[in-house]
Amino acid sequence: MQIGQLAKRTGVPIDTIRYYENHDILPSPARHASGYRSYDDGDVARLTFVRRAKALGFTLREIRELLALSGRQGEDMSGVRDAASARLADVEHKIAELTRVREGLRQLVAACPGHGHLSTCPILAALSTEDA
Amino acid sequence: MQIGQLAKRTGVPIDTIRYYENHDILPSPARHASGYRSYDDGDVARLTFVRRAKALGFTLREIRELLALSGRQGEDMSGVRDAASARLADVEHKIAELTRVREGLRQLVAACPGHGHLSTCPILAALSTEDA
DNA sequence: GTGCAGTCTGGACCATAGTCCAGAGTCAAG
DNA sequence: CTTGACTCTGGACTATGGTCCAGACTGCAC
Repeated sequence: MQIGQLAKRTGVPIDTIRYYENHDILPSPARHASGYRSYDDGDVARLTFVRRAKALGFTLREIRELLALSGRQGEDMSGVRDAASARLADVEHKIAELTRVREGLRQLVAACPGHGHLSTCPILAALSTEDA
Repeated sequence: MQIGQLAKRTGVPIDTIRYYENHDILPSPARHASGYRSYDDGDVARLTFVRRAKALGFTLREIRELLALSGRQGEDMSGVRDAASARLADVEHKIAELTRVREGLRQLVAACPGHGHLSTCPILAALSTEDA
C-alpha cells in the first residue's frame, strides 16, 4: 500500500503521516525500489490507534509512549492501564475547571440586562475591578 | 507607575505586559523623558480585565475585541453580553466534548483488568481496530 | 513519448501565548 | 562616582501539531 492509500483508509493526511514518521510515532516503513513508502495492515492499525487516542485527548508524546509500551512483547498491561487512568484524571480535572469557568460566565451573563449604556455594564465592571 | 510596579500590582509579568502592548491589547502608555513607560490606575484596571478574562478562557483576540467594545463611549452593552454568551456556549460545548471523552476513557479503564499479558489488553484492542 | 497523478526531500510557515536574551541606557543610594 | 536595580529594544526561541511548498522523480495510461 502506498502512502496515499494509507491516508484514505485512515483519514489521516499524507503530510501528517510523514510528520508522525519523523517524530517517531510511526516506524519507518519499507520502501519500494522507487523510494516510495510501502505500508501494510499493521500500519493501518497503528495509525488508527494514533487517530483514536488523539480523539481521546492523548498528546503525541503520550501516544508515542503508549505505542512503545504496546510494542514490548509479553509485558504486563498495567502500564497501559495506568496511562489511561492518568489521562482520565486529567480529563476530569479539565472538566472541573471548565465547570468553574462556566459558573463564572453564567453569573456574568445573568447579571447583565443586555441593553443600556455601556458604563453601567456589570460584566465590564466585574472584569476590571482589581480585588476579588 | 513604572512597568515593574504595574507587574507587581496585577501579577502579570513585565515581558507579558510589553507583549500585550505590541499586540494591541494594551494602549501605548505615556513615556518619561528617560523613555520608561508610565502607567496609571486605568492601566491597572485594563490589565486586571485582561487577566480575569483570560482566566475565563477568552483568547487574546476576544479580549482585544471586548476592550474595543468597552472603549466605545455611549454604546449599548449588548455587544459585551453577546461576547460573554458566545464564550459560555463555547465552554458548554467543550464540557460536553470532554464528558464524552471521559466516558470513553472510563469504559476503557473499566474493561481492563490491569494485569496480564499485553496481547490481551482490551484498551490496546479497542484503540487499534479500524471500524467503530 | 507525453501527460498527469502520485510521491520524494528538506525546510519554511501557521496559530497561540508567551519567555528569554544581549547590549545599552537610566536612576537612586552610598 | 560607582554600584546595583530597573528599563529599553529587537529578535530569537519555546511548545504543540501540523500544513504547505518547490523542485525533482516515478509510474501508468493513452
